[in-house]
Amino acid sequence: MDYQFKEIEQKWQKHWAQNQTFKAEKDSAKPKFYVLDMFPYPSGAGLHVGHPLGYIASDIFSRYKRLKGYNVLHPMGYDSFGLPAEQYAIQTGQHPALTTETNINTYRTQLDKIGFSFDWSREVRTSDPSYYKWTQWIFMQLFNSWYNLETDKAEDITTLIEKFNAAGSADVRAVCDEDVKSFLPSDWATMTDEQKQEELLKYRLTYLRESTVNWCPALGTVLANDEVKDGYSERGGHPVEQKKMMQWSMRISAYADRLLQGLNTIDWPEPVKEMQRNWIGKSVGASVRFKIDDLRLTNDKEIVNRQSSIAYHIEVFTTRVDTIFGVSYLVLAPEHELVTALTTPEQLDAVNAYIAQTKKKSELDRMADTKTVSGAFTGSYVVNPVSGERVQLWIADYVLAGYGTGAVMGVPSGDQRDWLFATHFGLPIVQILDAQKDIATQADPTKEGKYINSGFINGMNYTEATATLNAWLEEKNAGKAKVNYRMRDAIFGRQRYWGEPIPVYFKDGLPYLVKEEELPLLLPEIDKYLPTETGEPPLGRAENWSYDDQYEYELSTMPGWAGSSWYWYRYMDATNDSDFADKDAIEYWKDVDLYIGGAEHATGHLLYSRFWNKFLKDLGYVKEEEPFKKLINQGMIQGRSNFVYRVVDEEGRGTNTLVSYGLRKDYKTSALHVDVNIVENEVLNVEKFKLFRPEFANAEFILENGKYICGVEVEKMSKSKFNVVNPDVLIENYGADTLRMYEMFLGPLEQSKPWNTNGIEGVFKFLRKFWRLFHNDQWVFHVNDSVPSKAELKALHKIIKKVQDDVERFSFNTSVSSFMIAVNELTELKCKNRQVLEDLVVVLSPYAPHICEELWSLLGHEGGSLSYAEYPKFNPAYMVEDEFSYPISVNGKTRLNLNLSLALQSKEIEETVLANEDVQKYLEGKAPKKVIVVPGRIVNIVI
RNA sequence: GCUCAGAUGGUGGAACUGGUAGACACGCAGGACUUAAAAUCCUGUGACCUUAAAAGUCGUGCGGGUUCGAUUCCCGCUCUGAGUACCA
Repeated sequence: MDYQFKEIEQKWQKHWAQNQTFKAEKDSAKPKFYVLDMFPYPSGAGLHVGHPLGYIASDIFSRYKRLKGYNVLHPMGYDSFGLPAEQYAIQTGQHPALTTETNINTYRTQLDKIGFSFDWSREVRTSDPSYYKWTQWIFMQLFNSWYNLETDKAEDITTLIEKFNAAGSADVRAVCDEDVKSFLPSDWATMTDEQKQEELLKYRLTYLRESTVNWCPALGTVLANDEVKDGYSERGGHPVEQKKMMQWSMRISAYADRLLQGLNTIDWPEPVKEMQRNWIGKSVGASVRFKIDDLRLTNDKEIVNRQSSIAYHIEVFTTRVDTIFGVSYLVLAPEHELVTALTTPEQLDAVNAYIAQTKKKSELDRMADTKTVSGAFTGSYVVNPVSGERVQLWIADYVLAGYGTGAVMGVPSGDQRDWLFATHFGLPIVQILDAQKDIATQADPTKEGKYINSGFINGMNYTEATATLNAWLEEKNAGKAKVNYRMRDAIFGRQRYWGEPIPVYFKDGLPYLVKEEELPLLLPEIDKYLPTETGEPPLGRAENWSYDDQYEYELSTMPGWAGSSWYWYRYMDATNDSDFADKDAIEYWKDVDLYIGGAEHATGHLLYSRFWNKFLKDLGYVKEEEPFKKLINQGMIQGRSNFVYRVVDEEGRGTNTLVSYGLRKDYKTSALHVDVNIVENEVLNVEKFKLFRPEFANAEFILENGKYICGVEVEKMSKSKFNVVNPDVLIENYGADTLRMYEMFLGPLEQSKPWNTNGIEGVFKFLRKFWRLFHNDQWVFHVNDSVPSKAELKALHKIIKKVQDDVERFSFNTSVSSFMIAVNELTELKCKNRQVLEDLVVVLSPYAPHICEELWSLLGHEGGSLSYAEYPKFNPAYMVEDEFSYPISVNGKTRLNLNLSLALQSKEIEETVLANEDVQKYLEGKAPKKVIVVPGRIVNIVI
């Protein structure tokens, strides 16, 4: 029988499903291995060929590890809360749960056809109440926790209350809001419950606070920083503006340093680690307080009221405290709260005009326009704490209200931006290091040399000066060494319907958790999915949406990343009803050994997951500090569009003539997208094209060499560009095994590349050759029990070693090539040997599981599945050759090859080579200066 | 601007610690089998020069360097892609 891939694949997919072949159990006898894919959002469009790339790689790895004797956990599920289903619901009124269900079924059908070895008994869906019950539960744990800097971990809020009872706020060192109160134990005791709750909220790891958020009016919701790209929403590309709102936030900043340090312990691609480092944005420096001079000019009452304990000062953050003697001005962000109070009457008009101008500029313009120097003098002065010098206080939009303290010191000699500002506004430029050069023309940020014009640090170097200043400032209560992070707390609420309800209700304006036994707090049914007329989130439409029939529930839902920040633990024990996962299961599976997914999640999902993991570890629920030991980013598969060229007339109207790619220069043409599925090797199938675009049914085709050649361009894969390649179609034509191997053959897993179906025939041909290897001329299955020849064993063991090495370093494309070589060699040798072919089947099975299972069963292994076989051992004995053909180079140029015994030592090789007649000819009678012999590699003679 | 990744035939790509560059596949050209098609098989295929054949020269983005020997290591540059951006 010829290679009947359809029957074979259906047969074995059914077999695996019925026998639950890939169901993983806790099994302490075997070492565990956890292979995880980033689970998909089930979109309506279904899978295209780019989606399964990572899944195929992880599946090959999983099957390989099973053969190697590991107990492999390889699950799959769906990140099924999300915006598209809700948008669809708004348009059509269809409940997102229905859309999601339909899409999941499509995904499942498509995934099943590829023959993955997923353990579907552990499937999770983030929108399923039995799942989001535990997402809500984790939210509650976060609400009930605070971050204790003494122990450097999260603790239950009760330990904080104990501290308040015992000693008040005095010796509490916590990551908390800036406006926490100082109080004595006696004060705490006399507070009302409401006052206590209000105060505790400032410490909780998830908290409610008024903050500036990214508001997207088109989507009617707030977005996290990582969901905004260049001032537009990542999903949909709608403009985003800044807005103050009461919002749920997660105190991820508490974990900033641990998230940074943890990166050094995990095997992740360097670019992803780098992105996370930049996102966290740690800068080590100092905060310094500049006293406001001459308060008569200001409305000092206002200052006192707003900044009770630090009035009369402006605090700046700097990474170069050593340059402080070079400060010639101070700048506030235009939004800084002290600006109004510190503006003198004379400067009021200028400052107001500047603020108005800043407001008019959109966030985008402000980011794009980095060249123009602008600012306004407030009329006030501040005093440099180290020199006592009086310097001007300005406002400028290059200072961001959201970073540091919203105020910076200007050191023109050391910072180019400050230099430009000072030059533009005629402020002094003071040299502070003797090594600074050319400061009349530009700033010199060097840290070399000794300080000059710098008071008590004159003559010191950078390290000494920094230490001295930090100590001095601290002693004088004018500042201190400080570490600043760019990363902000993560906004946690979304004004959407299709997400996890936040398990909170409000009493007297303060949030309280529902009881744990009341989880899950089910998403209520509503009639429409739009915000209410009064601008409340969709949940405002729900009837009786209140706790105890009197306290209103929170109306926003959780963001998309909530459900995906812990899902790998749910797979460990997916159906548990009393815990998010059983303690023993977590103890056994521990963490993810290999995680495969796209790099686009670098600062979103992958950071939030690490955060929640560390939090769960602090509370003792999980074992490992980091969730994903090794990460591989599969490359993006781009679309590859084909074009036909329509001749246009003088007025630019399209004619009924299409010209082939190579001849289009002779005409005036316009390019039209053409469905890539009717183009093969850039040759258009004209008949199919006429069906695809009936308006060209009678068109004239100008051909070259009898063919219509299409143009090519790389674009995003999308329906409108007719460049979507559906895996189902390829499976229909070539089978899943061919698709799997071709996706791997296309190139290195981690490299982005356009999809191109052109080479798939080669892989299909290979599988047919492989199939034929087991058959005679009449297509009858035929193997024999002869003694394998040395050549056969060599071909086999070469591929055993190669595939093993390749899989371990995730180089799947090179092993596909090696399989082709091995099969060609064995075909040439007319190998029908059972022993050799059996091992070959096992080695190939992770890549092409269906055909291998079929052959395995034809080889007489009834009932069992290949998955429980052992990976064949590589035996170097078969690889050893008696002779090696040494390339002989003279002065680096290869001249000839000589067969020499591998047993020879370097010295003997040298003697034999030099004695050779042909070699002598190339030496032209000269004596060799030097002979380099690398045994088993090369001989190079230098003359 | 900064950070990271990359650049190899007509195409996708290979070359693992510096050791015969272009494996493997696609495409193309020619041939065998066939009434024909499909399928299969064989031969050739980096460029240049030359030939009956052989041999030779150049060649891994560009310019240098280290080395007996560099796609691989070092320095400088160009281009492409990704991320990030007045971050003090």
